[in-house]
Parts: sequence; structure tokens; C-alpha cells
Amino acid sequence: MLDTMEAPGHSRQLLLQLNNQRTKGFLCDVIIVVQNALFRAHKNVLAASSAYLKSLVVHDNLLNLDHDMVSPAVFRLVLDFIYTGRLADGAEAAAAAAVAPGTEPSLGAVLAAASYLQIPDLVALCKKRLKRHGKYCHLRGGGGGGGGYAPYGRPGRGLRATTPVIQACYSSPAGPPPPPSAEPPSGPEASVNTHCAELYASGPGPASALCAAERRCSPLCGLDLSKKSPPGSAPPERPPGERELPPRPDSPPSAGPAAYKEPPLSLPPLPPLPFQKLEEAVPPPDPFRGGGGSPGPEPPGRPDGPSLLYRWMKHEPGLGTYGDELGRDRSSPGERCEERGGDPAASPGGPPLGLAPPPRYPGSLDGPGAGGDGDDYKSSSEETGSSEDPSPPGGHLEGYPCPHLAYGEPESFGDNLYVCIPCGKGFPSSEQLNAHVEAHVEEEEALYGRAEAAEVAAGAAGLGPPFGAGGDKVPGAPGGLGELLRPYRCASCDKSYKDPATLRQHEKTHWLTRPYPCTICGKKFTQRGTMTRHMRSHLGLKPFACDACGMRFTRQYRLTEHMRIHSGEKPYECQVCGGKFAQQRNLISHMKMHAVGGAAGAAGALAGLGALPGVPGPDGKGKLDFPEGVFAVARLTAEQLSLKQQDKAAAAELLAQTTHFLHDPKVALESLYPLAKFTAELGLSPDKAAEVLSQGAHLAAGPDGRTIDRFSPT
DNA sequence: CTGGGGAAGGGGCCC
DNA sequence: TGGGCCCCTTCCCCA
Repeated sequence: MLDTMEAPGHSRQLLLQLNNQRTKGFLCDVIIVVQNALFRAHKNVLAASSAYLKSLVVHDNLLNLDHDMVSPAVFRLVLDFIYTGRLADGAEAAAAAAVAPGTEPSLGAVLAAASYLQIPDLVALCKKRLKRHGKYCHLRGGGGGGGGYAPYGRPGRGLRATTPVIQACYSSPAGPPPPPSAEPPSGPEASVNTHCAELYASGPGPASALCAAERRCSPLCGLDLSKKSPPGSAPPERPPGERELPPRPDSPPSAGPAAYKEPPLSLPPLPPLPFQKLEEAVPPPDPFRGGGGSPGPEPPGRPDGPSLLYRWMKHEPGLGTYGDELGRDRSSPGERCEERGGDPAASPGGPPLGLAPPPRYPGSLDGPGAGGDGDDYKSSSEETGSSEDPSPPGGHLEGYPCPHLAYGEPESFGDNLYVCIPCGKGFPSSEQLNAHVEAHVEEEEALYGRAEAAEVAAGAAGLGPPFGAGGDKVPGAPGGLGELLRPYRCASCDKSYKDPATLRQHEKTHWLTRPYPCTICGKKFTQRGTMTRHMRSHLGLKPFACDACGMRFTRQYRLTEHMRIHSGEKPYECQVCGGKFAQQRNLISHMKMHAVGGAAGAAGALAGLGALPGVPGPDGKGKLDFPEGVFAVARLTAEQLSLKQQDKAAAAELLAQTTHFLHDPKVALESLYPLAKFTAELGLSPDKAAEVLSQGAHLAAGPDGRTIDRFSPT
């Protein structure tokens, strides 16, 4: 009979590993939004620790906590407790939160949060500590104007009040996490590196909760990265029709689940914070308020107004702030981010107090989306090694964009808490930062001209962008059918569009400066929507869930595509070999295999098929009569066209080749319609098909274009 | 080892 | 502003 054996320290070791993984974002499957901060964690761990969080994580991957009950700084401590079983004392809390001493969250705030989140162990620990101290407000500068049971560790809200962009946060200014040892973690190092999975979102609340002013002023703010699962695409764990989370019986109506009205993925705007009121009532000696007599900043997350925020955001992020490797784009090496000009650590405005500048880890977002899941997480023995050094380089999972590596170490700015995101310099007051940002703007204007300003002006005035493109719009200009359908022509590339807005949008693709940079990796985009979508990949927001398998996607279209796997539908058929595909892109890829040398291949095929009746068909299995050969030519031509849709010249050439072999004008004209029809079947727009038809008809029947009407596709 | 297919991620861009 | 589609690319699996 075997005795029950117990490995000593197993549970603690397990917790250490979990915490280690959390610091890297490894296998994190939930994001917790607390005001302007994002935390990543593991559902299982949260569910095992907090009844409240348990009720949330079973439904969603993105939780939105009531920031009136839990501040980011407090939740940081709570999360640390969950993963370590330890509650940092005041000094540790300050160190862990990278805040100035005396500004750590009050124990009362932690207790309130623990109660709110239903973490009995933490509640008991807080009470015990409070009793031991014999008071509730023993912590320096405690929350709520002196500690007590203020539900909110307000001082913590000063944290990074001027970091409106998503930014990594470290618990400690330096040093890797402690290696697992036989001793329980103690001292400040115990909480080292426990917060690197925390990101700060722009604005005072979740990404979607930016104030209207910020939305107005910043092309990067007000991003609503949220999406909702389409009807019928809810996560599988959520029963159909169930939208509301189960109410939490003991929570007040104004807080907790009752305040939770929207699925977390939607990141509903948060109500105004009572911060101002608190300040008015008890003006605290807030070290976050910067230099002496300055009027002080807005509440945390609300930096000096929209204009300042805009100036930060509109500036190209100095990617070195987040890691020099950021923004690297495999497919677009030319868009790699430029090195940051200066090192904040070396700058005069850098961290005072002799704090060592955080090392710049060569992180990279090359891997799957930072917040990705599924394939984004690749198993690695590294991750399980207890002695692994999470310090980069080389210490994180390949392909996994560890947030703290990717975004760089947290800045320890000491008193210089107003941080310029582009260059990383810290300033003691918002005014000084403002002046500094002005310099950035001037530099930027000098460097890039006024393209962006022109864009803003053009957008406001309804004018075209620079380069005079807007001046060439000639609605209804004389010409063929294409011009009638798309009268707004781009002066730079000859493309034409139906409406001026689309043309204006297109013309941005010719600009030298892309107006919408990603605040995380710095990659720039021509369209805000593209950038927003890109940001979702960073945050791992996948709102579209498959009912069948639970897999989630960032885009509706992907889900639609994915659902064909379950339905077995393969609507895309190769006209050459009959192969069927669920994804159109795979058909296109497949067709490239058939296409031998593009136009040359088409010409060869034309020569073999269209010119001679009775030659073997495309599949090589049968003989085609002449009309069939014509259609085969049309098909092949259309297929070729589908591969090179943008290349109108190539399309015209292919059509010319097609019609060249159709000596009989009647046959040629008859072949044009199926050609255009098939072109449309391949997914081209009716306009495109009409354009193809127009071009072909001109080639086949002369330049007058009179045949177009007869053969217009329906 | 290689090539092809399946599936998916991400960017571009038009509507 | 978001949806939808196209395109390129990557990863994995399998023959």
C-alpha cells in the first residue's frame, strides 16, 4: 500500500510558474481592463481566486472592472496577491507600482477591492494587517485622501497620468524576476516583474472610453477596438441569447456586475470619475502633480487636454521607447521603425534619483499578435523551465511577443512623471512636457512638411490632400463606361472612384507620410480603420467566435471563412482542374500553380485552346469545339485577370490576346459576355467586370464601344 | 526534402 | 467608420 506522498513546495512552485508565465503573457487568456490599464492573466487562476472574476471569465476574454471600486494600482496588488499569495507592504507596493514612495494604494483600498472581487484570503490578510497596525490609514498618502476604506486607491491613479498610449508597466525598475528558490519570495524582488503583462491603454478609461475631445483631436485616440460577435456567433460557452452576466448578489447596484452592462469586449465607456471631487475635497500632497505651483494635470489618464494628447499621439512614436525592434514588419522592411533619436535615460529629463534606466530588450512583434491566442502561443520547453531567465534577449518564447519585451521596460521616471511617449523623456510638470511636445511638433513639421496638417485641413474643408490630386477630379468627364461609373480619377495612378471620399481615401496611399501610426509598434497606416484593426491584433481582441469550435477571430470575414470548414462548403472551384476550396485565397494560390508565367501562360493557353477547334480542353480530358474553346479562353483569361486585378494594362493585354484569336467578330463578341460574367463570378465587382467587358469590347469590336450595352453583365 | 493543400494572420483598399 | 474583399504570407500537415 502506497503512502500518499506530497512533493514539498509543489503548490508554491506551481504558483511561481504561473506568475512567471503571467509576466510574459504566456498562455494568458484574459485581459482585464481597469480604467486606463490592461492586465493579462489566466482565467483559471482568476477563477480559482475570486468568485467574482470567476463569474466573468467564464463568459468573456476581456473583463472590464469598475474603476471606482478597483484602481489600476490596487488591482495590480490584487493580481500580485492572486499569483503570489503575498500582499506587498507599502514600500513594496510603491516599488511594484513604480510609483513614488508614499503614493502606493492604501490598504483600505486593497481591502475594498478584495471585498469587491470576492477574494476572501486577501480580505482576511488586509484586515489582519490593518489590525496589526491598529489603524486603517497607516500608509503614506493612502488612497481616498488619507486611507481609510476609500474604495479607490486614488493615488494609484496618478500612475502614468501622462501615458496615454499603451505602455508596458513594470513592477521594478530593474532586474529579472527572482529565480525560483527554496525560500518563499520576500522583499521587493518578490513582486519584481509581476506586472509586465499590464498595458496602459490610452485615455482615462478603456480604449473605447476616450473623451470626445480626444476623439476629435487625436487620430489615434478614441479607438474602439472592440467588436461584438455577430448574431449567432457568440462564444460557445455563452448560451445563445445570454448576454447579461449573472448578477452578483452582494454588490451594490452602482458597482460590480450590476454596473456591467456590456459584454466586456465592447469596452463600454466608463462613467466620469469622481476624481475631481476628491481633489476638491481633500487636496492631497500629490507627488504626481508635478512641479510646485503648477496647476496640476488632469486626472490620471486625462493628460493636459486633447491638444497635448493629440500632439503626443500624432507624433510618430519613437519606437525606441518601446524597443528598437518594434514595428518591424516582415513584409514591409521599408516600414521598419526608425531608431529613436535619443535615449531617455541619457536625456536631461530622464529618470532622476539615480534610477538606472531600464534595459532595452530587443523585443519584437514579429510574431503573431501580441495578444494573440491559439497559434500565437507556441509551446516551449523554455517556458516550463523553472530556472529560466525571463530577461531578454533570448529569454522569451520565440514567436511569442512577450509584452514586456515588446514594449520595453517600464520607465522609472521618478518625479518626472509626465512622459513624452515619442522620445521617452520625463518631465516634472505637464507644462514642461507641453513645451517639449511643441518641439516635437516643430521637428515633425520640418521633417515631413505639413502633409498631416494638410490632411487634417483637407478633411475639415472637404478638400483633397496634397500633391494636387484633389484638383483633378472631374465628375462626369467624357470617356468610356468606366469613367461614367467612376468619375473621380486619381491624378497619381489613374485609378478612378465613384465618389470623392473614396478618391481622397485612395490618394492617401500615395502620400509619403502615413497618417495613422500604431501606438504600440509604430507601424503606420493610411486608414484609421486598418490601424484600429491592427491594434486589435496587438491586444488579442477576437470578438468573432465560432459557434462550432469556439475559435475566435479578429474579423467577421474570417469567421465566415472559417465556418466553411464546419459546413464543408467549398464554393471556390478551380475551372482548370475542378479542385474546390473553402477559401478564395487558396483558390487563387492554387490558380497560380496552374498559371505558368502569367500572361505568357495565358497566351500559350490561348494558342492551344482558342485558335483551334477540337483541341484538348483545359483539363486535358476532352476535346472542345470552337465555341467551347472560346469560352475556355474566356475563363482562362478571366482567371488570369483575377490574379492581377490591379494591373489594368495586363488585363487589357490578356484581352487583346484573347480577342486576337477570335477572328470572327461575332464569336469574339459572344465570348466577351461569358468572359465578363465569369470575371464577375470570380469575385470581381460588377464595375470591374464591366470594365473588363468594356476593354474587351473595344479591342474586339473597335473603339466606338457600342457593343457594350449588348453585353453588359447583369 | 519538397511541393501542394488547408487554415489562418495581417495589411491594403474600396464601398 | 466599419464591413467586406483581395492579396500576401506563414504555418502546419501530408503525400
